Amino acid sequence: MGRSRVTIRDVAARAGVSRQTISRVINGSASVSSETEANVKAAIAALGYQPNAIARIMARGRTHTIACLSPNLTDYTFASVIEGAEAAVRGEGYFLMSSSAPTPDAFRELLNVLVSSARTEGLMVFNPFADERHRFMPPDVPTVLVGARPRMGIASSVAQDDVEAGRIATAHLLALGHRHVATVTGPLAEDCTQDRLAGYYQMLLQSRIAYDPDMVVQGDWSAKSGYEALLKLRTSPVMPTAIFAQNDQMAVGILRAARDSGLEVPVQLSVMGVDDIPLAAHFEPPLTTVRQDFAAMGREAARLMIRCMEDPAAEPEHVRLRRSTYPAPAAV
Amino acid sequence: MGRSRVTIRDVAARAGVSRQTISRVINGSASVSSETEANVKAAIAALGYQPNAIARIMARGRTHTIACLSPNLTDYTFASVIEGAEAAVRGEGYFLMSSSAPTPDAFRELLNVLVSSARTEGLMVFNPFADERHRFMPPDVPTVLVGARPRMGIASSVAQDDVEAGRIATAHLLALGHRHVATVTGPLAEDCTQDRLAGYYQMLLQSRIAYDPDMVVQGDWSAKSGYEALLKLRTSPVMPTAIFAQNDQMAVGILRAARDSGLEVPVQLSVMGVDDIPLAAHFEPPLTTVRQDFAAMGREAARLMIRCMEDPAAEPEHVRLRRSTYPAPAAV
DNA sequence: GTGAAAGCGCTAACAA
DNA sequence: TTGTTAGCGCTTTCAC
Repeated sequence: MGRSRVTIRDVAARAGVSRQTISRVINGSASVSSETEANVKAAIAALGYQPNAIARIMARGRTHTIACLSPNLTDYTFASVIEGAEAAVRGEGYFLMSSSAPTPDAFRELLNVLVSSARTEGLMVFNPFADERHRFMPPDVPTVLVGARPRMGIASSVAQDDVEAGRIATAHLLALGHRHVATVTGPLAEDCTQDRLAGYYQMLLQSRIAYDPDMVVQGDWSAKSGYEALLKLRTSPVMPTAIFAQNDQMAVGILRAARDSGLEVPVQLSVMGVDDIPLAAHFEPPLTTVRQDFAAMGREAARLMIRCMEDPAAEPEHVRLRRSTYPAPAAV
Repeated sequence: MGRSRVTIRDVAARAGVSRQTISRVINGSASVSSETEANVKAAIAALGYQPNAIARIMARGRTHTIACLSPNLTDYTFASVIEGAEAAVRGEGYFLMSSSAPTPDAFRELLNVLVSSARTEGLMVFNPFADERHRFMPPDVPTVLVGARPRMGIASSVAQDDVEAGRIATAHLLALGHRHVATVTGPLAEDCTQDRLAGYYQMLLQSRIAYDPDMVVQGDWSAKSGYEALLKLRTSPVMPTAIFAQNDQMAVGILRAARDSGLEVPVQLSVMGVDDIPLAAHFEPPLTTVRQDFAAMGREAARLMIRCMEDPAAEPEHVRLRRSTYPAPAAV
């Protein structure tokens, strides 16, 4: 394919018209006679001409490419959002370049390579407040924050309704009759954690259950941290009879710790997760969880992104997805 | 950032030299006097100049971008390979555009949009033989097949040593004393399935165990298919005492089906998986599995890709990763 | 409805 | 060591 590709010149020569006319045809401009158009299309087909995307970018000054920076690409929740966003932007003629930026430094480096070099014209940032990376966000590039509350003036944002997720999870446990409901949180710096925690508090308040600081243990989303959280909870003056784990991985760790300590779930302890990760139904006992629609979140991020790229003057928009569903549909 | 960016012209004007000299400095050409170089660098810093990547691509005729087409982006095994490849190509100054192509049609469409438009100069194809997509692969583009045996003359390929994985898994079960060892496979069209199956046969042969067609059940990698496979095995004349599931998801489905049918694992049935997915250790009972190093696979794919992009005359190279390890390192 | 000219921002090839 | 001249392949004025 390399250098010997068919160009617009070749097509023009073959069709006996100017390059402009070819350009008009491939761009669907109205002002081409149907005769010429047919001619040109024949020439295009005969030569197997494909417009060169880079040249078009160059001439138009728009790359139609979006940088998508996530702490990693393997976490199921991130990957699902990326997959949803990728398909959605592609449907609108855009492209997503997704990269893993595990640290703020990596993030900054990527910004340089992808954004400052004008290789991408938009930026999707996952979990901007999980660490210090938000400090490096360029002020003058269309940006969508994913999984964050609207904190930066200029960027749009999309997040699940995590308050609602927290409420649903807590309400479910309270409805089972539990009065001592603990929660294992994500890192407290993250908006997501704060919101799920808010939902938890709201439901406790509504049930007139006094707040007990021993019932809130900070984790880091990992199964290991869930495991350790249960061990810690076991040492508290009042052992909870139910735990709202703020994500499924920690819930799984809690289930395992419960098994290891001879606690029977759900007889002695109820556990509730959030996310509905794959195989959630296959744990023992099956994970009860609040489903989040990550693909929808990706699609929404795509929409916001395209909106602010196509209309830079548009006000930032902030979306909360109100779609947490419980119970998560059963899987075998 | 839009149209008002600083260009090489501005820097040239400010430094009082030609654009060419600026180009030489930013490309690290030797033939620039250290005095001019310092001057230019000062001008670059003063103006905050960043070379425009698209213009460089245009002038050099190389996009340095690789299209990575996978059936999806969420499957842990794919995502891990992508993550490894993405970081590796980036380290070499390349970029990965990863897209999900669930069907051959989607695959073909993506080829058009990404490859024929000269937007990308290399192609990584995951599981090319899982369906008919390999028929659409362009013959004249540097290509690396991921998770496939070398079947296309022109492309390089990288795969795990799946024969070895099959041997390890089967050997483990045989070493436990089992004589009736079944296997639940992936789709038979996939090389990976065939290879793991070959490893299985080899070990049976070595143990002088007669081949029993009832002991081979085809699945589709999903937990559901594992579940159903066990139900099917239960109806066979001889019930196996051990099952080699060709991936962890199916193994999890088997574990669940065993629980549901009152079979005690591992007392009445041993189960072995492959992949070492996250949380493998958290199933009940914990999953015994053969670890695969997917990140390494991604890095290797990156190396092969870059090699054949930088030297189109190079012979295709075919890599088998010999790193299946058992037991998989324990996780909490 | 069509074509000519100019240029996107950079680099390659040649001169000086 | 440096500058000049031509592009890369396309789109975008603006004529005609």
